Amino acid sequence: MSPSKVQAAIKNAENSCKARGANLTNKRKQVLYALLQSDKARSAYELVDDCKDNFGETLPPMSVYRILDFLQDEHLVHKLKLANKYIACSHITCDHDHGVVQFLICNSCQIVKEITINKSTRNTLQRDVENAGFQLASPQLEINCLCHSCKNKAA
Amino acid sequence: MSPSKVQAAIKNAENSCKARGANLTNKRKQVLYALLQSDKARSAYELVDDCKDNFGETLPPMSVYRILDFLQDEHLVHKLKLANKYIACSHITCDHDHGVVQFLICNSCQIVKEITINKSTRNTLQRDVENAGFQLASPQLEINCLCHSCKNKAA
DNA sequence: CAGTTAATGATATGCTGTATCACTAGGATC
DNA sequence: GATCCTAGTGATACAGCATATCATTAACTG
Repeated sequence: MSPSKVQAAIKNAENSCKARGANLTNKRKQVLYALLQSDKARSAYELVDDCKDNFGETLPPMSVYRILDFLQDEHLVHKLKLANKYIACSHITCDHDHGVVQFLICNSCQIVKEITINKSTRNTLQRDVENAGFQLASPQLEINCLCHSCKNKAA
Repeated sequence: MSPSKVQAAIKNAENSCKARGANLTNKRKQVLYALLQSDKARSAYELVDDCKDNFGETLPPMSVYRILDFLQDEHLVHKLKLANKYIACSHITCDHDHGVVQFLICNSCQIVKEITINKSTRNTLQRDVENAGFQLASPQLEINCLCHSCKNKAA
């Protein structure tokens, strides 16, 4: 993502936190920055390194986890449970509707791709889940996949 | 599952291993037994305890992981990546087709429910994934949910 | 300035999983 | 029967992700 877009996203995030009575502190901004600036999902410990590299800030891992919790509460960051990694929510850089975004996560190299799926497919699935007495934890599914290049390597 | 069904499933598993030139040893049977006999997904370390409780067998965790790898290779066991737990494959206790089974996993209490979803929903999803250059890692999706009782507790 | 809350630091520890090397048992071959 | 090989298992160490707990610092409020 371009630097100016990152800055704009952080500015937006700051405003939305303020509107909710939350405080996007410097260190929280640094973590968010690292996530926005990365094109891949990052682990908490990778974010520790990122903050060190980008800002000379040596955050203890515990703090990064707390910050990630905060950012998730503020709907700025999403945790990919299949990969144990974190990504900046796509909506914070862009206001228009992209449809129903789902995550494809490669089992082998853990690259993450976001795709949009048919709304009715998504709704049908949701209905099936609700009929079973469950509810979806997140509007986004994490789908366990093999990416194109890993598929070829395996063959 | 009833004890007789568990025994039958183990017998079937033994035969299918033999047919593939693999060896379902005693310890492998014990781990499989623990999984079949459990109504919930089990972690590797829980299986260590199960084997201790059921057979007085103190398996080192390393061995359980190896045994789980073996059982997965033999398609007897499935790993739920969202929960980091393992379950016996449902097909080994029952031959008839249950349709397209998907796993709903509660984020909070990690109970697992298997549901069948509409085949066309499933096919549409698969096509979307493949259009993105990925392929599904497993015919079963793991879907991150909140179960009914945890949903109520949260409220 | 005192008191309170929010934010962060420091330390220890737990759980899941892998890497590595050693040992054992059982079967094949001679 | 001695030797060799392999499959299975044991033992130990460690890596990565995450949480629990208590201490400390910063910021806000009266």
